[in-house]
Amino acid sequence: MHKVTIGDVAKQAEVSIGTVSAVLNGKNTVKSETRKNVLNAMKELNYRPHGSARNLRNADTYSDSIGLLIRELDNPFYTAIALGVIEYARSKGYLVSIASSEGDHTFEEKIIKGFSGKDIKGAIIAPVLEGTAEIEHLFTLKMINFPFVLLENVKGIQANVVSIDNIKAMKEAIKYLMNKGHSKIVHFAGPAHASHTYERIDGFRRAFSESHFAFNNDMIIPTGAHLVDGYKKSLEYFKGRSRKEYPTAIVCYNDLVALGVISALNELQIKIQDEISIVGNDDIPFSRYIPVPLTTTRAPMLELGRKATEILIKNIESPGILPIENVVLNAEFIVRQSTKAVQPLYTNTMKEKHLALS
Amino acid sequence: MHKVTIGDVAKQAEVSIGTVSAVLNGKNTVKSETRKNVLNAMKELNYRPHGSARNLRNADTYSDSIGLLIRELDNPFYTAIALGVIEYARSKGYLVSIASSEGDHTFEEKIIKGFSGKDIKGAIIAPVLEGTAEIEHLFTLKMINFPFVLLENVKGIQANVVSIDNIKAMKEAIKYLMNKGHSKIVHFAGPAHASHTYERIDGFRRAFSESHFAFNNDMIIPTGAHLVDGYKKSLEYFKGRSRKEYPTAIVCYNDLVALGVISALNELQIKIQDEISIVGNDDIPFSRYIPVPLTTTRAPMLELGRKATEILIKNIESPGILPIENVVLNAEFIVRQSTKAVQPLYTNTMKEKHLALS
DNA sequence: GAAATAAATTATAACGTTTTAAAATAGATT
DNA sequence: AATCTATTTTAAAACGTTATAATTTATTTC
Repeated sequence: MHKVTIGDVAKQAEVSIGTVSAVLNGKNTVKSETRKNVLNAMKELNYRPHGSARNLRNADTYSDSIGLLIRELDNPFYTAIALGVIEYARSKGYLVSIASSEGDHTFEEKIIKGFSGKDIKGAIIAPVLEGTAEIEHLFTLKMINFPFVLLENVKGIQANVVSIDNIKAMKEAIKYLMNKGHSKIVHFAGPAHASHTYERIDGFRRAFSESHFAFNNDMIIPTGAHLVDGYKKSLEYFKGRSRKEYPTAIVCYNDLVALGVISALNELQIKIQDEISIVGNDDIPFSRYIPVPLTTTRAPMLELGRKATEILIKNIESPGILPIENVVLNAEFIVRQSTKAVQPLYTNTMKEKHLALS
Repeated sequence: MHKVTIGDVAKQAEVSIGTVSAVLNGKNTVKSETRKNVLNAMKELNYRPHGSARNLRNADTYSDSIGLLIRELDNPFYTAIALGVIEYARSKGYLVSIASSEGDHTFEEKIIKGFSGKDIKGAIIAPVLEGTAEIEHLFTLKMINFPFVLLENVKGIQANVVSIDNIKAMKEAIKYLMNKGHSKIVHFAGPAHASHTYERIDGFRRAFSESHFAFNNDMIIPTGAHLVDGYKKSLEYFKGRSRKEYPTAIVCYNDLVALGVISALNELQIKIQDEISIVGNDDIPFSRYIPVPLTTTRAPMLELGRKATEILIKNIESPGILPIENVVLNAEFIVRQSTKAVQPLYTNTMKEKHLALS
């Protein structure tokens, strides 16, 4: 059962290949009767033109496309980046083709290989980190001079990277909490396959090592990247603890997890803000619209998408190979209502004094 | 400045085209010294293989892909559908290439045209409705027997459609509210470019015409599809009204809008449930995790994505043209805490009696 | 150091399409 | 009915690649 080609249609309709092609391309040089015959033949044979063959012949018929490979489709962090990519790409006349690896390394590899076969001019990639990162497919891209930009650093490969300074952002968040009197802080950490996870843990540690509080491994609680992860982990975490053992603040991997934690705390009747402060990361759109708006770290996601696209398109359109760029964007700490200073039990009077003075 | 081809590389490296191709494909038949020369030549010329040409030559090297065209990337409704598509496609060995029209008809057209040039085997499309729908591009797809499945009905075209019975779902929601004593119900309606908008309005109307309450155009309040839309429209809506004029229930276009409404009501200190009942549509993951979990209509989004993909792949793999399918999935009404029966002022005693009887 | 074998390279056909210039057909004009 | 013009159709080249079979070059074996 071989693929039906334009030649088969021509034979069936008893015309030449050229005529079929003319019909296919809506040329007005073909007699309406022949057109009808050709159209019929196409239907009968269920003929589907070979996209690559067309594309090979007339290169500049379609808009150019770039690829965007993200890790999770149902994470507003990535869709916001995608929006930035689409916006900028569009302004330069490019379409965007999005794929999601859903955290699966093998799948990621297939997708990246696929880019080459699809007339995609370059790609923006949020890579999945797999143990001792097998990054062979990225090397393949380099060999064929396929332009790409990574959304996080990958050890062992020299490439364009646009990323967020997660360490700094996390440090700032923790220090803010410490200044508000928090010391019993825990971190509901992200998934193993993302570099953000390690960077945020790192920031957490560093904030402690630069303070007079001691860091301790129990403060890091592996959780995940999704709402349910935060929700489930919270139920589990608080089940085994008495109120005295509660942390005064939970800093979450991202806003999604924070939202899940908040939901669980509501259920457990633990008061956000008064009993426990919650901090997120990313500042997804939801976070400011919940009843106790979330204190979080705003990752400039649109900007990240735009910048990555800018670099990518510059590389696509350059005749020569450009020097590698490494752009680090800063997050902004946004204080909303989910955090509050710790009330030291013994200082009701002190506090009043303090207020009187200020 | 012509495109550099494998021939240019061959010339530069002083070898034959075949050798360059061998290097490109990682064949082990080439001496390591020649390989090095070829690699150098590729770098110097910034040679990038022509994807379509490769693809034309060896058709089955890469995984097949299907396209998914959605309307809004930052809407969990669509990303949930996408997840269903990805899951099913993957199980059949297909990759998914997602694009978003962001509600722009011209953009949509470009994307669809792009599918043909990208060796994409078929597509699932949530079309943008534009006035008197110019659906020429869909006809073009039909001409070339390009398999596709629509996610909503489009007037004037015969095609595979997998959709949700929005009218029925909406009717059920309104009737539920009426049974709970609500009659002052308003609908915060969706954007002009989506058929869901009209279907849901229709369901709203029908529920009224089948009841003893009178429908009235003021009940339909054009709002949008996003969180901010619901938020802003609520502020505006309630600003001009006294408490007596408040509706007893707001039924929203989707959960996103409902979440925005809830946020605004919180701000305005209007009590969800006690003062005003809120109903969403879609049941996105967030909706059950908010402090007053949302009563909504659960659209089977994963199922929708899976089913559409199943039909699509069947069509892609069929040698002949298959009969058109039209699948309508039912939504499920989910009662959570954002709705409550209206307490008739004059019936405190009646109610007690009633309770006593039951 | 010639013959036999192994390794590396090359020339060429093919993939399915569009475009061009040339050929065939139809229609008009005398 | 022959010529001229306008309309349709066609044959063949090209797009950039890979695979195959044939050729050249290098290495081994006696």
